[in-house]
Amino acid sequence: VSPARARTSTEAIVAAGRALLETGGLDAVTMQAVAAAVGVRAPSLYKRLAGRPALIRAIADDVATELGGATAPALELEDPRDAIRALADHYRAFAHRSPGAYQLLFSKLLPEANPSVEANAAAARGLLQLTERLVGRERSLEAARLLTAFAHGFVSMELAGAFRLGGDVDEAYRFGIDAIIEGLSVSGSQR
Amino acid sequence: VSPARARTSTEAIVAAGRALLETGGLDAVTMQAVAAAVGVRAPSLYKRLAGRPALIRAIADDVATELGGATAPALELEDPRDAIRALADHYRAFAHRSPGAYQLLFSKLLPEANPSVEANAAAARGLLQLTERLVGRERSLEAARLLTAFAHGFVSMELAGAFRLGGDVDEAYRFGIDAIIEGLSVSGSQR
DNA sequence: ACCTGAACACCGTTCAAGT
DNA sequence: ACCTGAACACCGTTCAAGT
Repeated sequence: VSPARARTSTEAIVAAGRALLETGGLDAVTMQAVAAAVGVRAPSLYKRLAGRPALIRAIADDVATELGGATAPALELEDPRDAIRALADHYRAFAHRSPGAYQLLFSKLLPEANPSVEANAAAARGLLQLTERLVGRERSLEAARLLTAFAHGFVSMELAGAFRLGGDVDEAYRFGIDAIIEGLSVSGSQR
Repeated sequence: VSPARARTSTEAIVAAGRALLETGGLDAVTMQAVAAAVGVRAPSLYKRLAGRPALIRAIADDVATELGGATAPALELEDPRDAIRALADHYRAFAHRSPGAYQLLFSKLLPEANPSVEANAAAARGLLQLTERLVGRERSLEAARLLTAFAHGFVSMELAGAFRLGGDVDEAYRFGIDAIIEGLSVSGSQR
């Protein structure tokens, strides 16, 4: 007999899921829609993924890896202030490029330890080295949390359409990053 | 004949929805579960709400109003720095008290103009008055966006379990707010 | 005037049957 | 070894029929 040959792949499934996520939101990434997008029937997806939660998780991991890659180059800059500014810009640019993917990253996923913790830890390590040069080791973790909280909060509110009072949003972001760097420099020089 | 008398109310429905949201997340607030919680069958809910999206929206408005009430008192403090610190603390405390409700506020809801824009605008106005006293009118909007982005970002990452590197999270929040106030004061004195 | 069961179109998931 | 249709339990929503 001739056993059925694979007609799709995990990569194709994840890519199709991400495409649906961007066009129609998380609700649109149904097993049936993803299956149709890769030219197969829904039950066949279960050969490669445990179910819809596993698919969402796989998409999130894919996104996390890409975000890490998009921000990593900024860590190489000499001046920590420049590096932080570049990091913030690339971070926000990624969110604009893939808003659905970005929002997925911070949706309350299963609280299990996800593989993307690895990528996150790597990115966090890079940022921590930057903040350490800015405020010293003792305050570097708090400083990194301040920066990430601002960047994530700003981008997330922006994507949710929360900035409805006019004004230049690009400038507000830049202003925020600069004010934080300023505030951190003062904290750093205080000790 | 005896026409059927109302066996529930919109308020009860919204309250039941919020309770389900906190216990089981947004997925748990199904029309059937909410109906069961108020002692009725799912189709009866359509007498008071247009459908599930309208129910979610009603819950979100309820949450927004409550959040506004919880933070408003802080705006009365004399010193703008104290007021900002108190505002930030009450904001975060609300998110800890009602994590499901808080996360709903920033879920991508329908982008329609929602009634909570009113409440938001009121809260924004109060914060803008504070930041104006700190950095002047020209930069007050940017400063307000910096503060809200940080507070939301911090709380949202916290609720998502994103702070996995140890350290004192309460202290990191306080550190962030203080550093921002510091940075804003420098910006303010520069002009 | 409100409530209900029945029905419809969808969903995720399982599984026996095909190749 | 992978794919499929059929089936199951669940959704949200509609609507005619009850009181």
